[in-house]
Amino acid sequence: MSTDAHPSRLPARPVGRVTITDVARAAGVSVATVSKVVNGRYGVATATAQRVLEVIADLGYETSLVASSLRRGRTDVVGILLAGFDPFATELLKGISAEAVGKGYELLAYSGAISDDNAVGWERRSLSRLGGTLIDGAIILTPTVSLAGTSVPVISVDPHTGSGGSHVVDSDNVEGARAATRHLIELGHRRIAHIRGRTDLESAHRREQGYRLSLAEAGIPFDPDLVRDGGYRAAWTTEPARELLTMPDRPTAVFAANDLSAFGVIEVAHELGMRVPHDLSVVGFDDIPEAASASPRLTTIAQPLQAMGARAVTMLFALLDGQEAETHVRLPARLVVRKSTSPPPVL
Amino acid sequence: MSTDAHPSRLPARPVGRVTITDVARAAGVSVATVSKVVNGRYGVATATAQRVLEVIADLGYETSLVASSLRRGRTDVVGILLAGFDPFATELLKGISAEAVGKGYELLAYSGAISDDNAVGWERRSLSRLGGTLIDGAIILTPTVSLAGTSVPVISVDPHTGSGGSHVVDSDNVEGARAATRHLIELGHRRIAHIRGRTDLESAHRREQGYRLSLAEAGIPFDPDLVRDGGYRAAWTTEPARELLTMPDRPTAVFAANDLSAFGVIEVAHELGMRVPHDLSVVGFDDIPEAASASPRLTTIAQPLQAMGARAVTMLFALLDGQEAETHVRLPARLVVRKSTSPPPVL
DNA sequence: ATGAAAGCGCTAACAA
DNA sequence: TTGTTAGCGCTTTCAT
Repeated sequence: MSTDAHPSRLPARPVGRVTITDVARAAGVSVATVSKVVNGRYGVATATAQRVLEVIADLGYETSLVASSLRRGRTDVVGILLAGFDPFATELLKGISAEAVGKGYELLAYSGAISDDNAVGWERRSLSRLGGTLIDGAIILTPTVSLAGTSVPVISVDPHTGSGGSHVVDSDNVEGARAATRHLIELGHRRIAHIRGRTDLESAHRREQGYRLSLAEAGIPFDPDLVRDGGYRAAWTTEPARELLTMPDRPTAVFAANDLSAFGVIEVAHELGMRVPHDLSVVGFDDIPEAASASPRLTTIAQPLQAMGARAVTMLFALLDGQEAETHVRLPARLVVRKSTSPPPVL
Repeated sequence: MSTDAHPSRLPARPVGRVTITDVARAAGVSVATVSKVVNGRYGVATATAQRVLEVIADLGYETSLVASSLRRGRTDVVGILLAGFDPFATELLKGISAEAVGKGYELLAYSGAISDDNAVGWERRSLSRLGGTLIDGAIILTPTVSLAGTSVPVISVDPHTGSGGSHVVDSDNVEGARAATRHLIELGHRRIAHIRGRTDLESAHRREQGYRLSLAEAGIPFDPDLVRDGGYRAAWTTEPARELLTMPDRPTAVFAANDLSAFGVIEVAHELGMRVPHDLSVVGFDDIPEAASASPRLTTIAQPLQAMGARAVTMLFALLDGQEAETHVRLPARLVVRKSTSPPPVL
């Protein structure tokens, strides 16, 4: 009801959400008036505003993001669309979050239900479901399809399609892969295998390209038999790694397209009784936090994930602000030498 | 795209979100029919459904989460409410995400705009803004206020208030802190300082309690001068750490209430020309991924963050499913000895 | 200064 | 089998 006997205590609020109607009723005004007070519009008597504010505090009312976003254009919320909260995504999130703090936007990281039938195109779906209503703009992590003609500004981080019409942040995959392979070559390896990433991703191609480039530079002939698909996942790497490590004249080193598949390779190597790096050198890519604590600690290529996230928000905010933003930002990737690489065994 | 001067994009552009009305018009049916098709309701002629489906595919229509959630009760989306995407939160997210996959729910991690005036009570605000409309239930990370009487099921992870009426997942902070302090004592330290966590958080009290307990067990008198507030943040730790390390008869070891403040302590120690662990031993708490790669690698208490996240979702799904769920799940924390602790220097 | 009413995109009764 | 209608909670004209 409108009067509570114990104003200092939490009042008996209506069951469920407190709506603007509840507030209006309790304050004895119309919902329009409450809305004006909440949004600081002019045309409300000070006394009325005062009373409404009290009721709001009393009832613990907060305007519903959903309802207001449906009515308003803006929400001051930016979405980060991702396929799941994996180490790659969470590192990016850290950078995004740190950069976004205090800029007046709220962050909403959204992971649609991933199942087999929406495994591809999740980003379009998520964007359609949220864009234009819930979020003012979006940062999409590793989109696999083109994002042309979206209803809100979009920044793609490490996208499959080159630029795909949207603004892009990525790191220099070719150079990174080249550095990784060169490191192995400089250690003395000649038979260097490569576990590919998801072949539908641009980054996977670029990493393979860097691998080949480095081989060519060292005059090592490319052997297609030493290249397998690992899909950027530890589990999918198991089989190809086993094939690679049990073949005659097996490779002495593996450049895996990302850290997760590098872990997969190391696991298989251990299963087969090999020691890393003594019997097999392994280089990853990404430098997720787990890479530093793995056993052995993983030599890998560090993508500046947090910096990439930070750049992405900066660009998005600029866009939302009606300003220009760079179309493509490419940050350098660098080799981090740890304990999973060493000179090849003397066979 | 030439008129950026006008921020108002009110006019209905032909290019923008595709709504159910667009689909209905294009298919020559009513919006109700489209809705039925989209939601697989009975009572639509096969031919009509076919045509509508085609138009939907053509236009790339997806139902708006916002609009449908406003109308429907359920959204099949669970919210993870957090103050920011810090290492603690992202580890939990990994566990949550891994456990939630394939369960038919979508995940929405929400970080409200953090500013000074809403620094406290953000969780209530976020919950009010999203609950009852956008999300079916919520997992709240480190809530600092009581969450009684919410409109949706809530699981609190590592909350300030004991149980606060809601379901809780946390780790054994007392035992963890006790193990940390005991480790230092066993190494031979006697003057062991403690950097407190945020004193408004339950976990901070429990960690101090474990510290005192361990001291008492070893017969070491408690010295209030050796306890300072660090607020769980590296920056806030700088001053108290400096005081501690420059005092006469300085401590030879510090048990910091979390890894972030342990880093703060180490930084100050380095500034003062001390080597860790040679001149000063430091133990943290949490075992965020950064702890393993820090220099020196940090001895700390590992909270099973991912497992905690996984348990939280499991409990929430049970609740949403109308089942019972444990009221309080407490997971064990364990000591991880790395390189930031050693016997005290011989003074 | 205030409130009535329209409508954002959608779903669910109910009619036709 | 279809369309009409009435809201979900909110903001925003436009009257009063």
